[in-house]
Amino acid sequence: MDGAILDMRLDRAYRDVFDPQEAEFLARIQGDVQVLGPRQRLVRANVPLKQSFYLTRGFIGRTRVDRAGRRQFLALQIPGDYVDLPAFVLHSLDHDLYSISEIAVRPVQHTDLTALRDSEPELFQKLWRISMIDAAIHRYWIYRIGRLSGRTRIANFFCEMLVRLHSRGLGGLHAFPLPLTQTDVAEVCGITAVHANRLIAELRAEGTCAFGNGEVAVSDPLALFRAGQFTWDYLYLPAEKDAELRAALGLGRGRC
Amino acid sequence: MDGAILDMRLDRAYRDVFDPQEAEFLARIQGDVQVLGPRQRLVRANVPLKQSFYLTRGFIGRTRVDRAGRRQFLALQIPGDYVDLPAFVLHSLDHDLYSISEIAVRPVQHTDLTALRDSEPELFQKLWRISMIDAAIHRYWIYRIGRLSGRTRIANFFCEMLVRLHSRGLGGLHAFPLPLTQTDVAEVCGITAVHANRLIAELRAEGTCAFGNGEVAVSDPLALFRAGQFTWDYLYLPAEKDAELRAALGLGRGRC
DNA sequence: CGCGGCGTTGACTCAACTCAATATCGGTGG
DNA sequence: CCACCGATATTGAGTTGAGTCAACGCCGCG
Repeated sequence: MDGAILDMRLDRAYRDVFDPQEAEFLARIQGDVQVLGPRQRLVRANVPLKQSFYLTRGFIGRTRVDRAGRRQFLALQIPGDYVDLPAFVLHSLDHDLYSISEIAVRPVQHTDLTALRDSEPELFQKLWRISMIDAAIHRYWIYRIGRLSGRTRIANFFCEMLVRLHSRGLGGLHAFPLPLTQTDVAEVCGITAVHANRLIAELRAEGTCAFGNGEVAVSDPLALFRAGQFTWDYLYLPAEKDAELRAALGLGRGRC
Repeated sequence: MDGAILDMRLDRAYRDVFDPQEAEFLARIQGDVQVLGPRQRLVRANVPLKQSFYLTRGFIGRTRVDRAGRRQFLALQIPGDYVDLPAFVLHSLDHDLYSISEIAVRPVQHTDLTALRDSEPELFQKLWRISMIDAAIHRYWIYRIGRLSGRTRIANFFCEMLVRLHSRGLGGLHAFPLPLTQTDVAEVCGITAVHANRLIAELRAEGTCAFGNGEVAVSDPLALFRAGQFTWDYLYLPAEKDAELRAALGLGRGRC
């Protein structure tokens, strides 16, 4: 059953990026689905890798730990992400990958990617592009943590998840899944868990959004975007997705 | 004269990444050197781009500005960096590029990169790799800003610059060029300029490092690394460069 | 000479951290 | 069925790192 759902997702997620033939090509080099429980290490730093993954279900986090053992999330991957394309060109990673919820992944052998490089250069370049969008998200996280206040950071992060999930058809504008703990959110936003708890309570009290039970509820998405000072230019959504989102939010041509 | 120096740098910087033939290939598609004064915008966000740049001299910063006009540096590019490979696959950028010091760049037409994709797939993949090392640096910046204290952040940032410049032969272990103002450092580290000033003064007072006049002086590099809780695993130095650095620092096989 | 950019310092405020206790809840074993 | 546990969420009180506002010094440059 899993397989069927997941392939649908593949199609939907990238319909605008890959043409059907390319999607077929990619699906063919993906191995069988592997399921992993929550909070498991998927990839360990500094270990040579021979495969990358396509994430079909669940969330994966990239993390780095400081000397005192405090953890920072470096990125969050959602279903439909090609996790770990970096590993293909870098050979090993400098950080760990952990499942957050239960996940399902499909491995992609690096040798197959190399073959694809030579036979389908254009498709190969599209994979590069995907990895560069991840890099753009990294840069935005730097901005978020470096310049926004705690409250704004959290709201902003929720906005990113809303848009990314929505653009894959994995969440609505008024509610979307986010299987993280408050501690995880804190480690994404670079604040302490206690402080995150208070800020999340604030956001809930003022009706901006409610986070709990692995889900975010948003009564007024636009208000959330305002609270988070959010714009999604850095996500490089395909034009149609962008227009669709703007329309759904009741936005015109102007900036958010 | 510029030309001669710059080509030498090209050779030195990537001797271990590109073989002579590849370096020749890359040099051939680079256009003539263009010089730009300090504090100029090189690339503006959201404008379609037809070329990327190879940076031969000076520093370039990627920046994003918040609603209140406060700026955050997202990345810093040093001589020998291929700036803006992201632009090749993303077509336009979500942030601005500014020269910091006076810079010299050599443009690379995207059409030439596309041609290279089809004729030299292996070399093409190496360019991808370079862009993924930049992404690894992004991730480390997230960690730095998210988890380290102000003081540690600044020391850590100096460490990164030391290692990156040293590995290109552009700086020593006890002194290296860093043509930034204190305000720039603050905007890299996600703190205010006033606070950065105090922390830099602290680091100077305790003899960890002295920053001024576009240069960082370091009496004891290892002490600086300790103060910054720095490791350079994320820079993916070629094995020889890594060994060379460890030897110069008097480190054995173990971790920093 | 005066201006502007940069660095420095002081005094005050506040956001965020720390430490600690308590609450909630699903699961588990007796 | 209930006691207990671990993980997560919540709250309080006190501390501190970092921000804010403002003034001043330095210096290169027109």
